[in-house]
Amino acid sequence: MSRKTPHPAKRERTRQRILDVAATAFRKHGIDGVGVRDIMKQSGLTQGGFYFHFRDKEALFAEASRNAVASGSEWLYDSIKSAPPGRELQCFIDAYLSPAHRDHLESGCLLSALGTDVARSDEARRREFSKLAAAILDRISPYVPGPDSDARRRRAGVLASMAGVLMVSRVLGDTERGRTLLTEARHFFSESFQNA
Amino acid sequence: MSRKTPHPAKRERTRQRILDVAATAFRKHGIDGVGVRDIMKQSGLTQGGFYFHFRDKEALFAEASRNAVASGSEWLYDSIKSAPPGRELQCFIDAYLSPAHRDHLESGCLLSALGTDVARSDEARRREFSKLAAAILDRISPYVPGPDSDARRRRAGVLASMAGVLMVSRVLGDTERGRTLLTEARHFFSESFQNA
Amino acid sequence: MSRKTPHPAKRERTRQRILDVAATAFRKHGIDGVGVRDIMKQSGLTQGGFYFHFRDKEALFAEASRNAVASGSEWLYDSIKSAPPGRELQCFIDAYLSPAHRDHLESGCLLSALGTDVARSDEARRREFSKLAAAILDRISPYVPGPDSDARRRRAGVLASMAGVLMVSRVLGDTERGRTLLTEARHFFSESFQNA
Amino acid sequence: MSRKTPHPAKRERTRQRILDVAATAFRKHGIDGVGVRDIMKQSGLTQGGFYFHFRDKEALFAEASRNAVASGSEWLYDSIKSAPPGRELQCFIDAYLSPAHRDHLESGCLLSALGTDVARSDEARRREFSKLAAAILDRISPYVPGPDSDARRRRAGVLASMAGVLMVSRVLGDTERGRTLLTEARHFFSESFQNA
DNA sequence: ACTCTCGGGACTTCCCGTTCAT
DNA sequence: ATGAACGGGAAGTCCCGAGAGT
Repeated sequence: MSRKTPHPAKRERTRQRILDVAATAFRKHGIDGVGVRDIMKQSGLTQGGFYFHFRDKEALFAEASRNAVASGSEWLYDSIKSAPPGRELQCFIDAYLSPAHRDHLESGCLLSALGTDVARSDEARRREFSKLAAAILDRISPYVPGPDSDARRRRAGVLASMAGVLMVSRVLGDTERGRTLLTEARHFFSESFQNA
Repeated sequence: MSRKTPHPAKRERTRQRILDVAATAFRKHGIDGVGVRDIMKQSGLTQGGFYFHFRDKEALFAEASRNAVASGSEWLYDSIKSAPPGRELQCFIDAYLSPAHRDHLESGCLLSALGTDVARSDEARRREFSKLAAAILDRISPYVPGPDSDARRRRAGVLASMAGVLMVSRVLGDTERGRTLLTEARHFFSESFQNA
Repeated sequence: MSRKTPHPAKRERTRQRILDVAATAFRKHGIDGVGVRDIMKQSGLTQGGFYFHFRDKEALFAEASRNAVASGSEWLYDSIKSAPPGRELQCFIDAYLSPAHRDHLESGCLLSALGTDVARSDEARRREFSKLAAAILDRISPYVPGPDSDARRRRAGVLASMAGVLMVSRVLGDTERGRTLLTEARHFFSESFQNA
Repeated sequence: MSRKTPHPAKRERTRQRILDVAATAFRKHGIDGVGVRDIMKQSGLTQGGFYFHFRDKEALFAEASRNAVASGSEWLYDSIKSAPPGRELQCFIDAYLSPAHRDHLESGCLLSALGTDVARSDEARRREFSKLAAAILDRISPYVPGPDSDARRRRAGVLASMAGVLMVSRVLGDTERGRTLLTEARHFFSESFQNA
């Protein structure tokens, strides 16, 4: 019985490795842009073992996305923790709309990396992903100023907007217009909240 | 030299048909989500004749996108023309962030339909697409209020933001949260410009 | 049931299915008259999986032909088995030159269905096909009367002749002249062997 | 050089040239094995002018076949003319089943070159071709011995048989078995008529 | 009579997701 | 956990028949 699975912990570690690789790869190349083979190879395994860990590619995507929101992209949320009290949101905005985030979509916000892909997916995937969007919001929600009722309404729009800006800035790349877009947007969103 | 175009009309008509079908299909299923075969079949042709009209799939995408910006999505820009003077931008915003636009990505804004796909594409495709983004901006640019220098800086951010909101609203679908996102965003952006 | 080797059996079954469909299709429409696509579709598969089973179309033709000679066209050779002793050859002749064989080239003798196609093919294909012709001869050889040395010489000529008659009778179709050709030929060949 | 005089004779000559090339090419490569382009190029013309002379490829095939029977393959029928009286049929048989005929299907009997191709064609083509078979028979008919009623019945079978033998001998090529087939068949058919 | 246009269709290569036997 | 098996499907190249314009 226990011969077959000598170390459940090891399996868990392997699983986690796959998840991390997948989260990165999906963001970098899109859901259909990576194959199970690539992900497994990058995880130091071969494709045959994949189905031992996950039911299918869709399940991997769901888990990897969940994982990326829960424990990944820490650098992004660290900007909140290391911010001076009262300026958490501004710091988050600055981090979100930073050139670093633009240039590293593979470790960044899922919305800005996979938004349109998910948008045209079937309902099941969209519903899964919706939960993640909510989870992301929960992380920044406490810092949105103003009455709670207002905050709740606005926070979603801000995140979506910033995801859009980031997405476009990636299209434009590190050009004059791309840089301008980013800096202007930083000011725009910061001001929006200063007023509120 | 005089150009010999024996059948300009027929070829052009066929080409246009393919282009229209492609623009729709790309937005609906993503660039890698449609095959040349499907597009041709929907155009009433077979895949064999494709390479007579376009060098390859990439060329088709480039042209179809160009075409979609230049002459497609008219319903979106009509919102500007039919708006009362001085309220063009508000009307555009309302149209852009309408449930109709959310539900019909196949005839809507390219940015909101293919943004993240293009964002991770190679530089060539991104540069092509950048030009289109600029072209889209040119269409709404005249209506952004405030000093020209400001307008120029802001218009890009607004469009990108709205694309992000629309993208997310498509993920959320026609749910309570999805609808709220859209209505809140409409107010948010309208107010932004009223103030300016 | 092949419980022991479920997997190899599956491949073999698929392969056999393709082979059967191909043998039929090649005879019916000619080697260049059928596409890999059609054959696969008729086999309940798609064209993509073809190259897993066969190197290319030429290989399929070679195998399908071999298969058709070895195990196909049983109805033709059954005429020998069910014949009264001593009259095997006559029965075979009657079956070969029957209206049924004329009307069903897709399950009949390869020589009469693809002879001229192969005749103008490159040497490789002709040599392959020659072996099949020899295999066909081996099946009727024991029943050709007279001294062995004579039999060996004649059997080939008879088969070739009958293939020619059948081929022409297919051109003529079920017309008066076509029917006469067949009946006359039956008598002609039967008598030839009665004398010998 | 000839001025652009619409000389009907020239057109006729061109037409004849195409016809001859086509008859050769069809026999050599099969009906679907040659393209209009090849035929025209070999005729010293380009593909565009083809439809000035013939309605379509099918019409060309019909005419070229007709032409080949009427005026082509003269070397075959010359064997009759140059034969000693009373031995016309034997000489024809020897010519028909000669290695030369085996090696030059492009100028030989249509039946032996295109038989199976036509056999699977649609009824229209088969009916056209049937007339040609009759025309061929008319050329050797006078020399078939015995009462007319018998002759009429037998001549068709002999020609068809010989076509089959020749076809198979082309598959076998210039090998031992191929040569034997031919010589044996020559004797077989000669004897058949000696008896009659 | 020629060149070019136009669309059809075949073959092959490549890659993907999944399953199976070991 | 591996690696092969298996089938699906896309992209692209090549060639064909037919027709239009000059």
